[in-house]
Amino acid sequence: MHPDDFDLTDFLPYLLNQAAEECSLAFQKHYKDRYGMLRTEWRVLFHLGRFGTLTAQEISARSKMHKTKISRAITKLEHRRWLKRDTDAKDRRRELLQLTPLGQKVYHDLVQVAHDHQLELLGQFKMTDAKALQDMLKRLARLQ
Amino acid sequence: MHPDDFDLTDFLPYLLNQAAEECSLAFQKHYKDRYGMLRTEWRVLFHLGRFGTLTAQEISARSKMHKTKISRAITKLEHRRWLKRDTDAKDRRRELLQLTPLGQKVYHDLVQVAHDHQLELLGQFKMTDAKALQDMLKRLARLQ
DNA sequence: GCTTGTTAGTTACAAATGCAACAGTTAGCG
DNA sequence: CGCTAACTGTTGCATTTGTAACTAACAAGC
Repeated sequence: MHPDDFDLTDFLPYLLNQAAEECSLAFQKHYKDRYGMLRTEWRVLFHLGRFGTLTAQEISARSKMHKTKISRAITKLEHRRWLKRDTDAKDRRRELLQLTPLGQKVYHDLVQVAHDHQLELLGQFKMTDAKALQDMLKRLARLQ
Repeated sequence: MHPDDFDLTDFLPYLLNQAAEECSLAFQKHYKDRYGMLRTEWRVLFHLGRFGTLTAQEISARSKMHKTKISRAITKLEHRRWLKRDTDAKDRRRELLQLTPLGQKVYHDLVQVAHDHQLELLGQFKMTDAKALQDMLKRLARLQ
């Protein structure tokens, strides 16, 4: 292949990064400005809000984020009293994490924002196209 | 909206990040292991390889990367003698950047890898779906 | 020509990240 | 039981990043 035939702006990893960056930005404003959170932190919050009690390891497996990032996010969320941890009695290495009522409040608030943001992003496409996009992204992310 | 109805794994910013991460990883191995480059560096390399002579500012506008990242990437690429810079005679603030023959060699090598990687990623979809995916991503990234 | 404001690019510092080493716990197996 | 290997989560350190301040060069208006 002749290199002039290669269009950088069609290159999927590049395109995905650009789109991800663009789409994350507007939403980032909400959790950053309103709650001073980092991306890692809202992701942990969202996992716990959506799936209930999880260990750090399980969050890592689901989100594919590195365990050190998760460990630090958990510490921060704990200091804000948005989650609490209990050592698993059956396996004292594991820590069972779950949101406090306060953490759930924040979660509910941000879910609402996320939902609205999602509608806006996907609103520019036909319903079937939007669904197809999500499916393809899931396959690319090896989530299904 | 009830928060239980919100599925994190359908949330576009999250999904895009996951897919971007997954798709970038395999390609990253090539420029990282073979050339010890960072993501920012191959992006600058790719822009110069694809579009010829550019200034840092133009690369920033095209890629939406922050100018400090670009400045540092340029310094690294320059030290490896993959690009050279010349002050624009008409505006001595601007620096005209272009790849050296050596830099072009690296670019051509990586373009080939990128192209193969792209085929593999999109091969799992029907041609028309792949095209639709790229179009939607471009719109989300506000590239068109 | 001078002042003021803007732009291109760099640098300093603080914050976030990745990697490797670590402690503590459990599991497997002789 | 006693030993080694594997696993969960944390920490230290080097690297990367983001923000803001900075220098140098140009542009516009007077």
